[in-house]
Parts: sequence; structure tokens; C-alpha cells
Amino acid sequence: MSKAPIILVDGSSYLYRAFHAMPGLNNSEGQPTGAIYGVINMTRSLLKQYQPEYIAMVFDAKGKTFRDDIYPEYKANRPPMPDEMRSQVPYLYEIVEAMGLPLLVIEGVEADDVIGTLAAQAVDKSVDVLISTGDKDMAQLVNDRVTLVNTMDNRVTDVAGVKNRFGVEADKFIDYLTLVGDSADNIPGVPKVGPKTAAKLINEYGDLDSLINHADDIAGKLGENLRDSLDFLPTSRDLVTIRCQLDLPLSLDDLKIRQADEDRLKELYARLQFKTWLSELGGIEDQLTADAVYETILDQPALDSWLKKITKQGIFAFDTETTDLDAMQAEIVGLSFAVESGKAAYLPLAHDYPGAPEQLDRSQVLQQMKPLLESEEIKKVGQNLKYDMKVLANYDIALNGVEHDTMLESYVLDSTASRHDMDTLALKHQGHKTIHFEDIAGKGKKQLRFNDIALEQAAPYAAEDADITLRLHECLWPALQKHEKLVSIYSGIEIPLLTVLARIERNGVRIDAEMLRQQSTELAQGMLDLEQQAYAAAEQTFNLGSPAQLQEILFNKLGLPVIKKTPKGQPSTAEAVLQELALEYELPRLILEYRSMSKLRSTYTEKLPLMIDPDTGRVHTSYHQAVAATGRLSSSDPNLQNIPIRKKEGRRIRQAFVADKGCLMVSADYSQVELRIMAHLSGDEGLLKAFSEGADVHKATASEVFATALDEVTDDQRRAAKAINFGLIYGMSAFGLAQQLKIERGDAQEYINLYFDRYPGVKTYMDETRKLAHEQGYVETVFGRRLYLPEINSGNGMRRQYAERTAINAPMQGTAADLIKMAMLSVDKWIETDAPDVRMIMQVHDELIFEIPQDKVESASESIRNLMNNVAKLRAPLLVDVGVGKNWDEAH
DNA sequence: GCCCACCCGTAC
DNA sequence: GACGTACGGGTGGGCC
Repeated sequence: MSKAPIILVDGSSYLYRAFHAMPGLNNSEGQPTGAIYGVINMTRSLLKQYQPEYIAMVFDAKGKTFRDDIYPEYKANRPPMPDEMRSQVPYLYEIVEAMGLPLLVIEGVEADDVIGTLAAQAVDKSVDVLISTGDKDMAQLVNDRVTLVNTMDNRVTDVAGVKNRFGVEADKFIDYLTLVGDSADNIPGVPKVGPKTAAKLINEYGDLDSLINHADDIAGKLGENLRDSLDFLPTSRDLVTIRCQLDLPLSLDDLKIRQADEDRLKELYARLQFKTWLSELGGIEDQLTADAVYETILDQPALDSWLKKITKQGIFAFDTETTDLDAMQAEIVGLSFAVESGKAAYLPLAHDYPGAPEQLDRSQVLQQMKPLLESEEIKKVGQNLKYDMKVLANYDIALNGVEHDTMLESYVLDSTASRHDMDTLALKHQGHKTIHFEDIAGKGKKQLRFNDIALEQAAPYAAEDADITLRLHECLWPALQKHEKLVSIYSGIEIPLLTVLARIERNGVRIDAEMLRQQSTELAQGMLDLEQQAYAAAEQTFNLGSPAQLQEILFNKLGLPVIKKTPKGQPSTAEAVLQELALEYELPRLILEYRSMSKLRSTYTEKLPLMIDPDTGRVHTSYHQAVAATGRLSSSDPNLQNIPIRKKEGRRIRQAFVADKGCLMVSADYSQVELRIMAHLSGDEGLLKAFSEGADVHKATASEVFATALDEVTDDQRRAAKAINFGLIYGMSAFGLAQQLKIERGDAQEYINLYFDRYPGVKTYMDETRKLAHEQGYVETVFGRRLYLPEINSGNGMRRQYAERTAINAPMQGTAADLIKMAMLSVDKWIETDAPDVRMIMQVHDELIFEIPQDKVESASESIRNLMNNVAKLRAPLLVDVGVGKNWDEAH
């Protein structure tokens, strides 16, 4: 094995990436630590993987560099470093020093130039160099001895890799970069020349100089653009060229890794609360586990003493242990409490394995605790309290005083974090690895229920849950309090909503299982017929449900044209593709029909009857409050937010969602809510006017875009306008619109241009939103809910564009989510005080569904309409459509 | 038998 | 490649 290379780390590039990748992390004093954590984590993995003897951690210094002198606009569009990042830098430098790693921060030049120079020095001495960076511009330094590695994804780029990724030889990379320019650094290239064109030109002409010499030979707009750029190209080249001959006051020997200063590291890690790294050093045990005192409550005096403590404290963390993940079915096995960090107790109530010790009686204990649990004054902290609330409701206990939920704290702080479960949060914020349920219960078929688990294992697990919940709260709540608007989303919307959701879920919805079974039978028969016809058309039998087999038959055996490929490169058999093929061929048509039936049957008519709760005879979905990054709810088990509506075959399923005897279903939905929010956010006069006049907004749009009188707008024009309107909400491109409307891309662009001409406010809003997203790294809803976009400044164009589309969509989708959540709170309050026999039973993003006694339907509907209308005042009025019927289909 | 990626399709 | 947010079914391959 060859000798370990010298490693040169582009610290600044990782600093920015880590900062945006880990926004939520901070210590309990509120000092942000995500960027530190990210960079050090990355450094540690580098050290572990390559075991180098020499390394340099290179960062940009403050202040101007020689490039600013060459070109005053250099990096002019870069926002200043955010305070939350700046405050992390001194800690980061200290840790790097304490780790014994040479730290280089040199003024007047950039980290890139320092790295380039050191790399050149190493190559002179025939030493191999590994540059760790996330910045593609470094590819110009690659040669036989110099390799890049991106430690975020471990991707290595050597000489062949440069050619492979960028399409040019490494030694031509500067020429390539000059042509492309660098928008992040505000360095202009040749207009309209992107990576593909640049590589083509360089390869055709050999290098930039000979391309410049032949500039006159190049035809068309490209040649024109190139000739217009000739004056500036030398400056661009100068700017993008990394300096490799700086006179640095150090030599390679200065990069030798020194002995780490462990005491200083311990101090820093402790201060920043990097617990796992802290415990690695000097064999310190996980401090959290070591200090914790967990008690098991087995007798009345012990319980009394805890209840006294809780009452005195006025706030406590608690958790229920049960027999089932499904709260409707769950029985309580035990409760755990924590009143201060490290002090928690488990109260077992129903462990019934052979040899289980005698425990306090469940119903007696619950009776005793009922006043405390129902008290508004004694505040509760939990992790996903909706679950505990539903479980307690099974015992006729109405949990009150719900003050904090760590899952929701985490979600409101950063809705883009992939998970907000306790195990993940404990690791992220406390550096603590919790006991996982699977550790004590096992998994798969042999998984034990909690009542089967020995107290020796159950008690530490359960007590830890309460303890960790309290500690997480003590860490997350101060972080949240720094942002007034987030506190109002959290305390004003999410926390009270949890109770409303628990109520809706427990209400459930009645489903006519017999009707669905009938539909299932019909669908099965139809599928059998189609199957036979498909076999005939394909001249063989095959699995109609297998895209792989279908693709083989359609495109290989029958030789049909491939219209689109899947991201994996396989010919797609998606609906739009089959639609097009179905115009000419039999088999695709049959498959389409089969798929549609199969979907309805397997997802809905077969599954929904199985989900009916045997006790209530109703279906109880679960709404998830901390899943969708925009602030929407999601629904599962079953998902009631994607029940078919668009086609008549599908709508039959809604007919099986029925009201109880003597009741009717009432559906109230916000009409065009996201477009109204767009009108509000953009303040566009034309759009606002359309809404204030109560116009058919798609028709109004069509009339504007196609310059047609309102009453002469054709159906096709309205359809196109509707597609544009929706496309705008989703950040769609001309390409997407063209595909949607099956028109030429140029025509689609034309529509979009016309739209922006007619609604200039919308155009400005979109541009401003994109700009703001780039500057601050997040976007907000009208009510201040935040959505981070870590990839908004990504070097990867596709990821960046994806983030930009999210930036456009999130404020609208998120504001709609805020609005309906507020409506749910308002309606629930009204139900509680004025209309106890109205039941709210479902939410589908912009629609609320109720079950109401027949004689109250009329007045209740009007109340609901009013409450929903008045939940907030936007510049465009809100409009609520209300429908009534025996079933959901009729009500809509 | 369990797990996961992939493709597809349903909703707003 | 190209339109945002979700959930979930079936297939098929890997793994034990």
C-alpha cells in the first residue's frame, strides 16, 4: 500500500455546507453548533480513513483578497456570513488546534490559493496530495499526484474523474471554467455557454487560446456571444485561476500532525455538548447515563411521593408504555415521569410475564392520577403527546395542560429534518444513544409486547424516555424562543392542534364495507377480462402488474416507440406514456384500464374494510404533524388524503364513506386557496382584482393571457390557463408546461411570458422569493413558519433548481397549511362550546369534513363557513365551498 | 421471511 | 433533467 498522502482540507467549503446541512443543532445555552459539528465530523472521518501524517485545515480569512482588486464585483452577490455561522468559527478553530491539526487562515488570498500552492510544493517533492473539498473549481489542481475527495459523499475525482465529470482534460479545466463562469462568485463567462457547450468548444479547439483565435469562425448566436466576451475573458481566466506559486511563510513540515491536547478538547466538547466525542476521550462514560437516577415505583408511598413532586413542580415530562402502536387498540402497561434532568421514574402497572413482581393496580392508579392528568395548571411535556392523549382517552382520561411536545419543537425548528422521533433527537441534540424499543422487545414476528418485557429492562427504557424528553425540551425550547414567529406557530398552532387531531382520529369515519366488497368483486371480474385480452394482444401470458415485464413486451417484443425513460434509464411505462401509445396500440390501452382497476382494488376497496376498528365500527386514520416539510399534515393507516375523486370509477369509493344514521356528511373546502395566497403574497393587482370580483380565476387568467374577452374564452384556453396557474405554484418550467399541455416548448414559454406581462406582481414576487431564499437559506409562510433549503446554493445545478422550486412552492403550500390548521382550532373550539354534536372527522389539506345531525346541518354549515372564512384576513378574500350529502361523494 | 429500492398512481 | 407535498401497492433482488 502506498504511503498516505498529504491532505489539504478546504475548510471554508465544508463550513458553509455543514452550516446549511445542520441548522437545528445547538447547545443548551443556545450557541449554534451544527457547522462545527459538521466540519469536525468530516475531518474525523478523513483522519480515520486515510491516517495521514500531514494535513492542513485551510480557511478563508476575513477581508478583501487580490481578486477584489482585479475585479471589484468579485463575489458581490454573496451575502455576508450569517451571525449564527460567524459565532461558530472561533470554536471550530480552537478544536482544530486542539486536535493538533495545522490551521491555516491567511489574509489577502483565498483558501483555494493556499491549497493550490501547498499542492504544488508537494508535487515538487514527489509527494501525493489529497484535497478534501466540496468545490468543483478545485478540479483545476488535479494531476497525476493530486486527487480531490468530497468528504460529504466520499466521491473521489482524479484525472480520469475530471474528464468524466466535466468532459474536459484536467489541464484544460481553467479554460473550461473561464467559459462557463461562476455565478456563485459573480464571475461572468460567455453568455449561454454552460458545462456542455464549454466542454465541446474546448475539445474542438484544443484550448481557450486557440478558441479565442478562432472566435470569428464560430457561427450564430454562440459566436456572437463569444466575440462579445473576448474583452473580459482574460480577466475571468485570471479570477478563476487558483494561485499555485504564493510565497507562503511555511513549508510542508509545518503540516505535520501534532499530539492532540485532550484536556482542551474535552473542555470544548463538553462546552458544546458533543457528548459522543467527549465520551471517547479518556474513557468518560456517557455522562447522561452515568448521572441518571431512575426509580421503579412499585408501592403506594413511592407513587405518592412522586405525585407530590410533580404537583409541586407544576410541570413534568411523561410517557405511556402500552401494548400496541395503534393508540385505539393500546392498553396501558406503565407510565413514566421526569421532573428534572436525570431524575425519572417508571410506574409499571400491567406487566404480566411469568414471575413479574406485584404492581400497583392500573385502574386505581389511573383513578388517582386522573385529576393531575386532566389539570390545566399542571403542565405536561411529552414526545408525540397525541399518542399518549389517545391512549389515555381509552381510559376516559382527557389529557389537559399540554404545554410542550418535543417532536413538534423539533419540527417547527426545522421541518426538513428527516425524522423527529426521540431516538433521533437524543442522538442529534444530546449525543446520547437511547435504548431503542427493538433492543428490549426484539423485532419481527418474535417481537414482545411491552407487558411481556421484564421490569429490569422495561424500567430503564421507560424512565429514560421521560428523562430524555425533558432534556430535549430544555434544549429545544430555548432555541425556539429565539424566534418569535416560530414560537407563535408552535404554541399558537401546533401544540393546540395536537388535541384537535387526537379528537378527529378518535372520531373516525364510518365506512360501508359491504359496498366496498361489492366494488372489489366487480373490479376483480373486470381485471380478469382485461388480463385475457392483454395476453391475446401480447401473444403470451405475463404479470400485468410488473412494469419490468411490461416494458420487455412493449418495447422489445412488440417494438413500440420509447417515449420516456425512468430515472434509472429504463423505458417508462408510466400513465402519460401509455396514454400516448394507446392512441395507436391495443395493449397499452388494456394496461391502462387494468392498472386503474388494480389500483382501486388493491389500495382502496380491498384495504379499507380491513382497517375498520372492531370496537367502533369506524376507520381511524393517523394524522402526522411532523412529517411534511411545508407544514401540511399527512395521513396514514389508512391514508385518507388520497381517496380518488377525479374519475367516476374512483369516486364510487367516496360513496362508501358514509354518515351515521340521522347524520349527514358536510364538506367545507377553501376554494383556490393557494392561488389566493399567491395573490396575497405578490400583491399583484390584476390577480387580487380577479379574486375580489369573485371571478372564475382560471377564466380570468385565460382572458388576460390570450387577450380574449371573458365571455369568449374557450374551454381549451381556460384549461391552459389553469395549467399555468398550477404550474406557477409548483415552480414549473416551460418544459413542464409544454409537456402538460402537449404543446411546443416555445409556445409554453410564450404563455408564461404573457402571463408575467399581465401579472407583473407575480413575476416580481417569484424573483424576490428566489433571491431571499438564496440569501437567508430559508423561506417563510405568511405566518412565519420556516422551511430551510440547504441546497439552495448547491454547486449541483439540479439540486439547486429543485431547492428553488421548493422555495417558490413552500410559502404558498405552507400558508395554506397554516390557514386550515387555524381553521381547525377555531372550529374545534366552536364545537366544544356551541355545537357538541358536530363531529369533525377528516382533513384533506384544504378541506374539512364533518358528520352532523340532520336537523343541525344547515346552521352548523353556515357557522363553519364563517369560522373558516374569518380565520385570517388576506389581501385576497378567502372563499369556502360547503357541500352536504349522505356520503362523501355527495358532499363534495 | 424480511427489507429495501424502484416504479407507478392516488390526493391536494 | 424538466411540477411542489405526501402514502402506499406490487415487483423483484439481496440477504439470512
